[in-house]
Amino acid sequence: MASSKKCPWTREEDMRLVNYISKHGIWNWSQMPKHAGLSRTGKSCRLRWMNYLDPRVKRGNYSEEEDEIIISMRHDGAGWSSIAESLPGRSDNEIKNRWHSRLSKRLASDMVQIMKPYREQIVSDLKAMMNNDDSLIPEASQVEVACEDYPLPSHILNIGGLSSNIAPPTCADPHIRFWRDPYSLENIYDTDEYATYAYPVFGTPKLHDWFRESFYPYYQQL
DNA sequence: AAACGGTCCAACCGCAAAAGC
DNA sequence: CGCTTTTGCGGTTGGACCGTT
Repeated sequence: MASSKKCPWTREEDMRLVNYISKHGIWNWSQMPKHAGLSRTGKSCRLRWMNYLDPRVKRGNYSEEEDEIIISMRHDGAGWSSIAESLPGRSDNEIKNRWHSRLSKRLASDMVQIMKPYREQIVSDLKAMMNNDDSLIPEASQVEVACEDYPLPSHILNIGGLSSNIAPPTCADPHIRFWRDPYSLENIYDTDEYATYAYPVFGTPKLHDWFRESFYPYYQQL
């Protein structure tokens, strides 16, 4: 059991845990598996209970309303657990999965359509921002190596006077996370379906905030 | 029918905060 | 206090499943 491989819970293990908790309640996760006759860690038991076995857990499809709550709270910076508090029956893990598997993609594709009319304005705003504030330009170390996954048209790399030898980060770069964020600039595709012309400023908090503020009102109007 | 690739969910891990001693 | 243990959170990933080639 203690291998690094994933080890799905069996029906028997589930029954042992459910029976134990219904008899004795939850008193100490780390001690419980021993008393319940389970070769699992307390953490594993807790996770299994919270995400699956607890009878309050709601299974099945998400409603539009639930999705909207997730999107809205996520925008406001809420953590998974606090979103879960607003959605009775949904666990933080489940909400996180929902976000990554569906909502972030849906939001991204919505955004492509929504932002298209504002493209010229965004580019000019970006240029103005970058000319006025050097801090928006990332450290060279953040953008060392080109990323084949995100080829960019050459003109993108020249925005705001940036040198054309500034290249996208590798996929291993932690800042790549920025690309997965549906509020990020990656979703403003140009006509070639390549990623954003604003690429060189990826990951800078100030720009990120600015973009969230700029985009979200348009999304709300849908 | 088999191979392949993408998607999604369950379960893992590391880390930090909270609680207990 | 300070150390240890427990709990909770968020990021990540293994693998089942499904559609496509």
